[in-house]
Formats: sequence, structure tokens, C-alpha cells
Amino acid sequence: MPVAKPESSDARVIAHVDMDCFYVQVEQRKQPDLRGLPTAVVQYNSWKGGSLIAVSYEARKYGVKRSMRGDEAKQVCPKIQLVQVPVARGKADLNTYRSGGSEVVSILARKGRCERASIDEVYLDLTDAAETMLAETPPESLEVINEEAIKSHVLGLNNEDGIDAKENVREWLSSSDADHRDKLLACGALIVAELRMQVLKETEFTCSAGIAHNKMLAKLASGMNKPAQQTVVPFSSVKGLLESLPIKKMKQLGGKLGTSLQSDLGVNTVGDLLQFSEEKLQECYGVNTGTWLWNIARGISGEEVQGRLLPKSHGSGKTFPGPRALKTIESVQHWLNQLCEELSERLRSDLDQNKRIAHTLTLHARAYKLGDSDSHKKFPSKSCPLRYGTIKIQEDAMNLFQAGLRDYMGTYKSKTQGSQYNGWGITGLSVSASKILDTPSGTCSIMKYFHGQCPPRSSSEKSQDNLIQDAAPLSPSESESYSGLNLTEPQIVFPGEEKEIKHAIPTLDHQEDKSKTWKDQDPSCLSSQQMQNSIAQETSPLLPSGSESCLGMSQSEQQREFPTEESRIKYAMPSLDRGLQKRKTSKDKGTSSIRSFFKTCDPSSFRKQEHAEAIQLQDVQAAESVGFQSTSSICSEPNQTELPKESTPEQTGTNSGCSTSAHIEQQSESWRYKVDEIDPSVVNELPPEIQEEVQAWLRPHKRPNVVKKGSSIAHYFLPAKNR
DNA sequence: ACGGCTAGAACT
DNA sequence: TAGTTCTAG
Repeated sequence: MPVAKPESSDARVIAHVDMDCFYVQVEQRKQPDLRGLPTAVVQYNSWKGGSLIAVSYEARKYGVKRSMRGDEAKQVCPKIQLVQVPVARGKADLNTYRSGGSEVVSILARKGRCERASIDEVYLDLTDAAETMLAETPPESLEVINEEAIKSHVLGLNNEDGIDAKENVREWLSSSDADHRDKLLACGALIVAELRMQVLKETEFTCSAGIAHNKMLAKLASGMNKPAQQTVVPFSSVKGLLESLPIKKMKQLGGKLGTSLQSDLGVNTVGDLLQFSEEKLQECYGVNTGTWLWNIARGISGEEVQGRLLPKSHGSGKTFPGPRALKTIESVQHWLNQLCEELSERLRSDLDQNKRIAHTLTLHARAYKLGDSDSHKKFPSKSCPLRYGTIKIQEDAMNLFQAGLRDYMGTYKSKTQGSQYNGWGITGLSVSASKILDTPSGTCSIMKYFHGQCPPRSSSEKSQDNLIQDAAPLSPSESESYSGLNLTEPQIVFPGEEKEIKHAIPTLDHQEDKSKTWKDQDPSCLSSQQMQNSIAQETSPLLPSGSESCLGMSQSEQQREFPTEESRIKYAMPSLDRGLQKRKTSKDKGTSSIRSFFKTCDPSSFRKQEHAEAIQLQDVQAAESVGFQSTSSICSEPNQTELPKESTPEQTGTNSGCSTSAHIEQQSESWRYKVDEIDPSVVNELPPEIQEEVQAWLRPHKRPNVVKKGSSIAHYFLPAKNR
């Protein structure tokens, strides 16, 4: 039964691995003299000694905390070693930490599905590995048990801190008459201990881990014994653990939702939640969050480990606090250029190393306006299609900024005069790139199934500096004449072995709604690639004209209104679509196999009619391309032993990173079956290589959050300042 | 008008 | 989709 996942019984083995004060460790590896000393990583030395972003455990003993200033840290711990975070382009540069994180991920991904949860945390689904171990070399059969595993903390084992703790753990790990679930966890603990030793050996980094039946508990456990230790949560100790656990300790409940639970429902521990019915919690917090709360009170969390080794977005930002706020367009331009340079560089290496392309550029800013009582009005975020090339990103970001500034100024009904200081200041700027998709699209399993095996990638690979041909930017005013004609688009050229092969990367997100005219949007948000339908050869680095004219118009009136005080903030918890343990209904229609559908189906019926041919062409090109070395590895093994620079089966095997399945999701109405009507069991009939992908796609979706607004106490989530 | 920077997710 | 908001480390 490879497909049908047990959703009720939590027989899964999930681990959460957390690097110990990671930035400090990275610096200590660079400077081994610092090992063992109280150390902190600090950024921006200039003001009050800079602010701490990581603190070693030696320093924590002295009471040094993250969020202290360097000077404060010196006071409580005069011996503390403060290491500066690297600076590039006048801002903190976290690249060394990012690549350190990648080193770790590449090791941790060896034994099971791995999800990069942050720069220094991962989740692992070790269920299969644990089951295999239990079947082949169960702990009780081992002569010696890994010492690192014996040092595990096992919650609920009596005498955990006593003299015989180790003996107890050894017994627990290798007990042959234990609960099956515990045996699986024991195997998980052995595997994690092994992995942690490998991480230490290969990277010199220590980490802590939690091993449990689901993500929530694993995460909880990994923080319980640090540094360099691991904690197991046997099924039988879940109840006792949660009973007295302060509600705010739970992930997602550390903020306003947790506060609301405390002050509105009097819930102080997770156990206190048990007295509330699911309905009651739904009334208070909406269906999804209500159900989620009901479940976590019982230690239930069905969230899947996602199988994603790479980040889903990249960003670069900087704050300009108080007096350093930016007061001129020129200074904004300057900093935006720095941020965009960094972003562009990172996008380029993501493309080089992972063959991924980002599709959306977003600009965020913070601003104040003097003389206004509510002087911290929101500066609106703006986004647009992302064009590769540093200069284009800089241009586009600047245009987004200008568009945002117009809105922002509009709310004050005042005018900017040129670039002069006008009572406003920018206190924060950031640019980010998101909607990152694997490329080419033909490498996903479903498409492979239709197109046959991908050819191996060419061995020698050119530098990709010239892969992405700069598209000639059209001025926004020119763009209008192209409205609706965005069929083919971002023209990205990849070199083949001998000749260059052109690819049009499908970005359905932008192709979807043809009924909407471009005029509905701020033209400055439209990049040239939206309008192009031919290969652009030339770059003209600066927007010729147009940008000024287009920025002036059309920002809608509704933006001018100040947010009303009674606006509500609603909550929903993450990943409920995958995680609902209690489900209200299930359909058992759709008995016909979808296999026959696949067999007889022309792949082009995946697409919307208008685009079918063009995109199909791209997919064929992609599949036939000799330009992509990663295609074979992408398509093969379920587990990944390489660095995340290579695209991984996990990414393509699940839905999110895979452009093909993204297409399918978006185009699902072109299927002849409704998703809800497909009997999940028919997936078993599919070829194994595409089962997982289809399965992911068929998973139950979250219910629309129909909060009963009247009875909701969501108003307690109003921003504090508005209360 | 100070914690900075980055990332993920959900909702509308 | 674009934009906002929350959360976390």
C-alpha cells in the first residue's frame, strides 16, 4: 500500500532537527579559537554595540539574550566574544549561514523526506527508514547501540535524570515487547542519532532533535534539551506532556492567538484546551483554526513533511531606523539598487544551481510621515512579474516603490515635489522574489509519464551568465498595446551543448485571466515579459520614458480610506488542508479509474484550450532538451543524497515545487473529473512514479473559513495600538 | 522613532 | 493576483 497514507493512527516517525545557535557555530567553525567561549553574532556594530542575532550557550549562562545590544551583552558577560555578521553592499550578508544550512540539509535528507523549515531547521519523515530498520535490524538485535542514541531523552521514562538514565534509555530503545509505535520511534531515535553524528563529522556543527509521531510534537521536543541532544516523545507520554504545557510554548501560539486564548478563554496550558468542544473553538476562531486547536490539544497534527530542500522565496532588506530614515528618492534609489543587486545575485545562483526561476518581484517598505497623528500608516507592498537581470530588477523595484509612494502619499492628500524631502521618511526597504518554480517544466513526473524518459543532461555546462537573455524592457506606456497578448513570455534562453535552445517558461499565473485588461493594473507593475511574444535581443537598461507618466494615474480611491478601527483580523492555522484529522465528510463517488483517463488523454487536455498548443510545445522542448543535467536525477530516486543545489525528487514528487502540477492545479477544471469525486484509492492504479504527485494533488483541501463573524472574538486580534 | 533580517503561511 | 497580516528564530 504505497499510497494510502495512514491518516488516523500516527504511526509516522517524524523528526525535527534544530541547529544550536547556528550563526555562532558558523562563526566558530571559521574561527576555531572561539569554540567554547561565550560568543555572540552581532550586526551593525555602530549603535550601542550592534544587535545580537545569535548567542552561544556559554554566553546564555550569563544571561546574554538575543535581542540584546552588544553593549548590554558586554555588561552581563564582559568576556563575551562578539563577532560581526558579514557585510556586503552596506547590509548584513547572511550567505555564509545559508550555505551552512544547505550543508546540513544535504546530510539530513539522506534518510527520508526532508523539509527545510528555516535556515537552520528541518523536518524529516523517517517512517519508511524506521519501518525498514524495525523489519531488518531491530534495536533489540543490535550488539551495541549508538552511544549518541543512548543519550536521548525519552519523555515519560521514569528516572529520566537519575543515575540509571542511560540504562533506562538503552532498555527503552531495545525493548522487544514495546508498543509497535514506540519501537518505531526507537528506530527513529537511532537514525536521528546517526544523522546528527554525520552532521557533526561532516560540518562540525551540533544540532538538537526531537523524535515523535508528528511535526508538532517533534518540534516541541527538539527544543526541550539543547544543545546537542535529542528528545523522544513516546505516544504514551503525549498527554502528560501537553497537559501542563503553557499554551504559548506551542508553535503558532506564541503570538496574538495564544494571548487571545489566555485572556478570552482562560486557557493557560494546552491541557486547558481539552474542555472546549471543536464547535466552540470554531465559533471563536473559525472552522480551520478551531479544528486545528481541537487537534493540537490532543497531540494530533497531520501536517506532512513537505519534501522541500530549498527556500520558497528570497529576500533582501534593510531598515533605516529613526534619524537614518531615507529622505530622498536618490537615497531610496541607492539602497534599492544595493538590495536588488543582492537579490539578483541570489536568484542567479538559484538558477545556476537549482534550475529554478522566480516569477514575482515584491517590494515592501516602511515609512513615516511627519505631522500626522497616525504617522506610521502602511506603505503598501507592490509586486510585479520578475524579470531577470540586475538592472531590470532594480528598475522594476524602483517603479514599484514609486507606485507605492504614490499610494502612500495619496493617503495624505499631499504631493511629492520631485525627489525633495517632503516630510516623509523611509524607515525600511525590502525586495523579495517568490513563486519560484523548477525549470524546465517537463521534468515532473506526470509530464515524464506522458513524454517518456527525459534525456540525460549534458555533461559540460556553460556558465549561465548569458542564459537569461535580457529582455528589452518596454515602457509601461507601450505595454498597453499588447494587452491580452501575453501568450508566450519570459524568454529565457538556455544553452544546449552546441546550440542554444530556446525555452519559453510557462507562467500560468500570469496567463490565467485574459479577461482582465492590463489597464486595470498599475502599468508600472507590468514588466516587459508580460507583453513580449518574441525573443528580445537587446537590453536598454533604463526605462526610456513612460514610467513617470504611468505612475501618476489611477490609484484607486478605496486606498485612500484609513483602515477602519473595527476591521478584523482572522486566523487560520497552517497546512490544515493536509492536516485535518477529523473530517466532516468524505465522498465515495468517482469509482471509475482515472487510469483510463490518463491512458487515453492527450496531455494537452491538461491545459486550457487557448494555451494548450503553445505550452505543449514547451514541454516537449523541455523534455527533449539536452540542456539540463538534472533531469535524470529529478526523475529518479525517492530519496536525495545530493546537495540541494540539485533539484530533488522531493521537490518534484510533491506538489509545490513542481510547475507541472501547479499547472494542473490551476487548470483543474479542464479535467473531466472533479477532484472531490475521485476515489482516492484509484491512485493505486497509477504507475508508481506518479502516484505521489497525484496523491498530493488529491489531498483534501481546507474548508473555506466561514467564520461566524458575529460571534467571533477575532476582534481581540486587532493590532495592539488600535485597542 | 529602534531589534534586524529573513522566511513561511493564510486570507481576502 | 496582489496585498496584508501574523508568526518565528
